[in-house]
Amino acid sequence: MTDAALDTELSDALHHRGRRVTLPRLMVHRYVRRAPRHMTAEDVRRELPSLSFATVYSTLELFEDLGLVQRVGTLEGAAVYDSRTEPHHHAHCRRCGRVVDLDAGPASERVRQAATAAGFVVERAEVQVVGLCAECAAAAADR
Amino acid sequence: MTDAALDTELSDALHHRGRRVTLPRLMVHRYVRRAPRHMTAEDVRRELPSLSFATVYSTLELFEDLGLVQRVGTLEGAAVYDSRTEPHHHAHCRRCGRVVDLDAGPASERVRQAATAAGFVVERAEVQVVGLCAECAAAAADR
DNA sequence: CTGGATGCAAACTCTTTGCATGCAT
DNA sequence: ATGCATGCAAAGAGTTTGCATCCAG
Repeated sequence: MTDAALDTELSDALHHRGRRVTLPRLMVHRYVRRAPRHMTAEDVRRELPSLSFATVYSTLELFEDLGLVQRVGTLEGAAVYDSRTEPHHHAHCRRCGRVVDLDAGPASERVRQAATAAGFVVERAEVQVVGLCAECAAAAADR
Repeated sequence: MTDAALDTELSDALHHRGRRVTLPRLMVHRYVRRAPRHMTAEDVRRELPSLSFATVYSTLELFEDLGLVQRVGTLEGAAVYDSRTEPHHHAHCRRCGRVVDLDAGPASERVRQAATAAGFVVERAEVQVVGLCAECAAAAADR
């Protein structure tokens, strides 16, 4: 997809919400939509060093509201943002914080219902696998 | 369960791993096993002010290795520890960080398998619901 | 023009670490 | 006796905030 096409998509989404179209937002959007899917605020900053962290964080938060990225909960280290928007699952390494995508059927509908019953406005329901990645498991076995 | 019985359980687990039995560990253990299930390091410290944060964190990490608590990934704010050890699910409020338990069937076995295929040593697989809690949803609607 | 967006730097929160002391084994 | 565990305080990582400036609408 061309920059222009991406820019148009973002502009439309921003206008629709009454937010302004700015160069930093367009730049972050191009990166987010094309980057390897998992990224931290620091990854964005590294790629776009002209932006301040303040702008990076506020832009990612805005994009989260627009549904362009998900902030993936983190067990360790920096928050991971995911620009893959279809439902999918994640495995988290408890030691190093690595996050890996997993594909499989949708998460239990019953859990969704239970959350709704608890008063939650559910935005997504995914399986979170927690454990040790291959590397960290090997390191742990050494001890 | 009496303090003595809890203490014995912890002592056994520690001896089995060749770790020392200390008063701070016994105190944290009593709290963790009896407290409302979700707690932060600060909750533990508030209850046991004689302990340093260093000790609280290292004890919770030890207990995580012993399988006595799970560190629940957080979308916002401080890490939440959960002393409920049977498999269950969580709803996370993306705004305020609140974590709520959800009961429902087990998470998809296929996801577990996918994680194993990706090299992970799986310790648990739960559904993570992300959204806004009733309060935060109401607050968001105001704007 | 006007208020939302940005950059900068400082502040803040949560967690970890270094080091000297203490205590379980 | 030995070295793991602790407390203290300082450092560290990640994120947020205050404020002056800038620029999109």
